[in-house]
Amino acid sequence: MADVEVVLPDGSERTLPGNSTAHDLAGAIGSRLAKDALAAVVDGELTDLSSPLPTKSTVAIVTPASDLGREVLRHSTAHVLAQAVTRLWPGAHYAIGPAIRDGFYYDFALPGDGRFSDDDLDRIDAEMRAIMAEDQPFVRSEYSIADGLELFKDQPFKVEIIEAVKAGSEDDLAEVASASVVSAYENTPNFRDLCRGPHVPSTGRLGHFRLMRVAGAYWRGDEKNQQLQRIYGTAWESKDALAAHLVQLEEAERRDHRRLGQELDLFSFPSELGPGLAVFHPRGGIIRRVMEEYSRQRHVEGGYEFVYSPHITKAELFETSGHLQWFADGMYPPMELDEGQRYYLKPMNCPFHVLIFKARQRSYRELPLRMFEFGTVYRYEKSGVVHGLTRVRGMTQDDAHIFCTREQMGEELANLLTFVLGLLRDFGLNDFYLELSTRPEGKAVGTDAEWSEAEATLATVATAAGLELVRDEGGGAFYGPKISVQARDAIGRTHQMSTIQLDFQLPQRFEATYVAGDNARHQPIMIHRALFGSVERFIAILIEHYAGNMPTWLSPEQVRVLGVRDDHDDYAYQVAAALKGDGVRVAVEPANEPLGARIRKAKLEKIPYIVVVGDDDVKLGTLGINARGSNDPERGVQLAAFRLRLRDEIASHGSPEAP
RNA sequence: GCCUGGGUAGCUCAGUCGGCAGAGCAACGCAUUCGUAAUGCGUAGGUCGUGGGUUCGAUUCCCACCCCAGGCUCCA
Repeated sequence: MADVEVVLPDGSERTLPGNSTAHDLAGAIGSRLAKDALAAVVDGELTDLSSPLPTKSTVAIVTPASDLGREVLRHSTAHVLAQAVTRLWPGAHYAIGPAIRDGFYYDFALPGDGRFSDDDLDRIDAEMRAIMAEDQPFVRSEYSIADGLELFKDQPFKVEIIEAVKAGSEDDLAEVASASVVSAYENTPNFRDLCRGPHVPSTGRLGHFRLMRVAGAYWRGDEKNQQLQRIYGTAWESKDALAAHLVQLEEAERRDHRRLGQELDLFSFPSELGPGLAVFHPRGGIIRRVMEEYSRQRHVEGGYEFVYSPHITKAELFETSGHLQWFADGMYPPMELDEGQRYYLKPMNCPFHVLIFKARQRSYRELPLRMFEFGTVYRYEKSGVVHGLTRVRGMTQDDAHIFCTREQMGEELANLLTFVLGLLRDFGLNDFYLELSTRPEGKAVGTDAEWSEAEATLATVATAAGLELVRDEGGGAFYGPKISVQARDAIGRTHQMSTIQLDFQLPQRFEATYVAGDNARHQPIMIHRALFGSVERFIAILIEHYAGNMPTWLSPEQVRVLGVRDDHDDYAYQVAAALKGDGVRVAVEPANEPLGARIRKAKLEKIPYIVVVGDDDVKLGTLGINARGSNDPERGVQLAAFRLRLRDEIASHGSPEAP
């Protein structure tokens, strides 16, 4: 048998006896690596450790504490989950169970249309740990299509996958070795699963996992199909990594805008109003007002004109725009008035802006014409999808529509992107990438040529911006492609922020035209764009980004002044009056409670600056400053110096925490 | 819309295997006057999500609905 030669990731080469496996290779490199190894990447293909190596190959050993390693162990943990469920529910059908970000899931159909309850998770968890204690090997076998069908004849979902592969489905190839070879992994004589692999060598290599929750999920992600019972879990390479992940989940929960909105008295969702309909309390109202005022100012500077439109309109408008045709399900049902005239709450602002464009004849000299509106729209979101301020049924978009010529389009888009990123940075978001969403199959209107041109223009502008660009094939709106700006927040989550959409359709549908230099009528290009997306959602993202510690310019209350004793209260009010004269949002809490208690209260309210004044300060005209995020109060600060500091910090959109 | 879990005081939650509803915090009152994350005492606060049903009696059991959370699907 010929020797096998391998090249390792560091470029070094090794020779092993014929028929050596990746596991043998790991052993040859070091006993520690052999013990850690979970799988291997052979010539770019992820494979089992036990698979024989070809005579010449490039091999990387996959260890647990790597992205690939975690993916393998999560996938294997999903198999153990399926085995545990089939042990506890004989006759259960198992569908698919992939690794996902941070964990895995598996979908089941239980006998008698049974359902998992939360309590079942504990039983399943215990069964999984028993399977891991048994240290069952994952043994790979390959079969013909026919044998595969026979092998899985009691598992209808597996049969369906094999049949689909046989029929040429590309999507299902992930589940098997190839279009003609069915691969399966056997753990015990009683459990095998259709799977491309690879898997960890044996179940004993797993164990740092936790089952998280039960959910319903449609077979193949289609709501017309049977709904399966899905179990989600998380799995990691070590006890510490699992613990760290659970801590991170707690951190995310601590930042949850719904919780902070309650704690900081910013907004609420009175059940009297209905799902997805928020009210902003005075404190949340300040954040919102300051945001909106700043946005308006920037839009004035950016050459936008301000328009206003009503919340309700006759059906005709949305028939013309095409929204009723495509999104009637997502609109509030109409009210009938005036002998059958149907009126709708508006789900979009764009048609109104087109009508403003059309209100008189337009000249090319007016273009680009940029119309801005904080437009409140209503969308009848399905009951299961509303979520805090991020997915609501009534929301206000910072919406604008730019009408320009085809020639102006490129430059306008480029400027727009600069404008968007600048505004987002002003709110403290700094880490961006762009996503280009292209033509949605089967849903799009317009010609291929128009779509290609629009997509190409957007791609050029996006590339020129110098940010990472990912393509979202088929993710565009029905009337045009879009660029969306994705922002990463303080704990690394990404949020879709601004969207910029090109639209050749609406001007056509509404027959909007301008007169050009050639004295002929031309159709303008329309650019839809919202920078915050919705004001509500943007506030939610900022709250979570800052964990409620809003930068000073956005804080509902910027300074709280506390006298040490009640005979310092007069001075406290004087200090507050001086700050208020500077436009600072300041309050005094009189000394009815011990100082420590009042400090604590202000800290919990995440107020940027707590000013404490006592005997020394009254005598010398100074302040004690306890800044948010600091455990080290400053004493004897001059009032004038503090006023300057506040002025600068507010103007620069800074925070007390910033260095 | 579908699956799972939930809704008890302003908030966070305990409790009732069907028999007068509980705590902490917050609120209010009185006292306390204090230099950087909880001063003390007292008072008040509830149709136990809503509506039906079973029962001598329902917050508890049953049914329907509303709302919330986590998923699925959807997101102009």
